[in-house]
Amino acid sequence: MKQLEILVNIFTIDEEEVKVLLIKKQTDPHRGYWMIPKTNASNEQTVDETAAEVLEKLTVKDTKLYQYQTISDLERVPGLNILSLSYVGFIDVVRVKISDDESPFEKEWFSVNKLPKMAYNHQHIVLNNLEFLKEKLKKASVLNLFFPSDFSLPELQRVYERLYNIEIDRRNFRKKFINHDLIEETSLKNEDTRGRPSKLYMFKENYEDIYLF
Amino acid sequence: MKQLEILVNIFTIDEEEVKVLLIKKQTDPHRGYWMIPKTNASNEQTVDETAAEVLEKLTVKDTKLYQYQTISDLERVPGLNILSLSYVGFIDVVRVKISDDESPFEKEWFSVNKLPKMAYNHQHIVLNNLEFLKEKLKKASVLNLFFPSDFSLPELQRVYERLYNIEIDRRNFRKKFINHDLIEETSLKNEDTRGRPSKLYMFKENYEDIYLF
DNA sequence: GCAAAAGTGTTACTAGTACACCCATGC
DNA sequence: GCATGGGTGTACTAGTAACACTTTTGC
Repeated sequence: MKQLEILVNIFTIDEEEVKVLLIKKQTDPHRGYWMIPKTNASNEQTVDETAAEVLEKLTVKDTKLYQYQTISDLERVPGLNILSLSYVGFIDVVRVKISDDESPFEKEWFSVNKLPKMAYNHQHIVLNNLEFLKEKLKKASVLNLFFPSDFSLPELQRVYERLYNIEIDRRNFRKKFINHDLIEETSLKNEDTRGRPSKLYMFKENYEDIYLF
Repeated sequence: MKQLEILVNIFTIDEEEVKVLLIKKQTDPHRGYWMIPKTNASNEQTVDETAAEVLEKLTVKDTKLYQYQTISDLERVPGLNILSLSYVGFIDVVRVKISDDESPFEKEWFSVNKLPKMAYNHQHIVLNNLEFLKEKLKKASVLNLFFPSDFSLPELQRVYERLYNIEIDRRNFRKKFINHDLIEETSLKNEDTRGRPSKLYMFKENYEDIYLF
């Protein structure tokens, strides 16, 4: 019977870079190396519940985080065949900043372009999951899950610009959302930044799903 | 520790309908009900290998079949938490017809609109996997995996028309493939049908991937 | 020669791209 | 009042959608 481990692989955009949340491994083998937060699946819970538990321990709060799944077959030790199930999430940097740091792990956000020495084949899994996320985020309905409300359009634009490493015209970016009738204004504004405050939006209840990119 | 089972869920288009390959359960519980071909994951193989083995036993030969994965957490028996990993495939009806029937299972293709009484929650999984497949098949690169070469455009058109239940203009359908430089003619023709034989095509080596629908 | 299915081109419309100036806020 | 970032409209281009007739084969 295979051993199944649940990985919770969270990405964000910060300081113009795509970053991933990792924790430092405290036990041998690979002590001191970094890894994707994980736990073994138990028979007492569904895998969704197990993933939620890992997420909770990370104390990345107020997330509105959605999970997706990818699976990879490790053959880390011959004869002991471990299967890992990744939950892939994305969290807005604004919400990252306010998350407290009471977690029992030594955790840190790393740029995906400058990953530290990682345990097992976790580096490979991180890059794989990032591609998976990039693909998913092309759909408006998936973006909706990660950003249900109170987001600004410049904020979303930065997400896409860094994720796909492209430059987008601000006016055309807005038009995509407004012409397709995806979003509506809230009465709120984002006052936290320099310059003119950005309007905050929310996704409409019903819209025809499109590929944004 | 969770028990993991590998499901091989193959779809086709036949007689203007989307069909799924099922086998009849020979043992209790649910004896006589239909189910998705499956086996338990073993520690000796990767899950890919296990899925390939199930596929082989189905004797759906010469497939050019590609696999994708979805996962679902069953709670079939309280305390015994079974996880199932689906490999989702699509096979062209032309190739279905020529597959021999030496398999040890009682197997049959069912229209997804008229599914038989199914074991466990397999009906739910089938419909779920179908949605997954429909989403995947919107990408040219995925279609490419299922139809690498020697396909006709009317054949592909029928796949999309039945899968998404839409009508497509033949000229516009062709243009999409030809304008985007996705395919090239082979010297072959499909002579098996009534009417004018259709030209057979193959995907090019390199093309820019697009969403076809 | 006729029934069945495949191949082909042009026009109208719709969606996407390129582009520059003004506006609201903090200091 | 100036630096910073956000909001807005128009002209052009490219892609998509609508549409009918001719060609090849089997019987």
